[in-house]
Amino acid sequence: MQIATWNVNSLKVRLPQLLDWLAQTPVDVVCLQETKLVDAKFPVAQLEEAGYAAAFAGQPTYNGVAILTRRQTVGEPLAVQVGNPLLEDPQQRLISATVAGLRVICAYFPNGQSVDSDKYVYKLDWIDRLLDWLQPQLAGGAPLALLGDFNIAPEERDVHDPAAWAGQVLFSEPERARFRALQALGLVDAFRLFDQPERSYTWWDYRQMAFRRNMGLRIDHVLVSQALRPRVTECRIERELRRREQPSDHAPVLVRID
DNA sequence: ATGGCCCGTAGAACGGGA
Repeated sequence: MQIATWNVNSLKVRLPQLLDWLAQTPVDVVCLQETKLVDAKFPVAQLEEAGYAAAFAGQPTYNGVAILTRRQTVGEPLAVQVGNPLLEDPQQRLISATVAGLRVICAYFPNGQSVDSDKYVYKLDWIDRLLDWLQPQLAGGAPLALLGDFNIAPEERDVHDPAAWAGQVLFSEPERARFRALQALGLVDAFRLFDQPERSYTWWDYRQMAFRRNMGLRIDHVLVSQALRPRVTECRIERELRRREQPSDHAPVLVRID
């Protein structure tokens, strides 16, 4: 089974690329962030035509998350839950479902804007409530995966210029401490289970020819529970999609689970 | 050069992203 996460930066704009990608890479589960679509405009029919069922939670203009499942291999998303019951949040950033016996959590962490912003305070609080919500789920030892746009680069090697990013939002110590707190719950960074190329990133600014110069950050992640860890056989970043015409600024991350 | 680009909502610029 293959599971992917991708911040599409508008599903309306990226739908043709998504369908094209799924046609050549038929992953079984896809977590999407920043769909930027109200539910009435979610492309249910086009995805069905491509063989995928969908659970989604959107709002106008901002945020929006979804979990797609390939009907033929894993059926449809079960026990769908939107949001975190421990946090009242009008922003649609979290959706969970059970797929093929695996609990899949799709998350779009707040960006935070800058470390002196109210949005940064919201970001840290949002993650703290996520930790509170995940802790008992992981204590049970169930197979679980947390995938999405974390908006955190956990280590220096995940940042193209660590000196320039030191103390900045996405790489500040309080954010990185929270990433470590997720790991302390027993979640494992699937990407680092394997040898990876140096300077591996998942996001590149649209400006400054950042992708061409590989000036990026690794902020999109797949975290797996201890129960799932032995079944993970591959994790890779799908850079090809960032190279296309009119790309999202994020590339997908994929894991293979046997 | 303390911005550069892209998206949605506008119906012109602006907020937000990261």
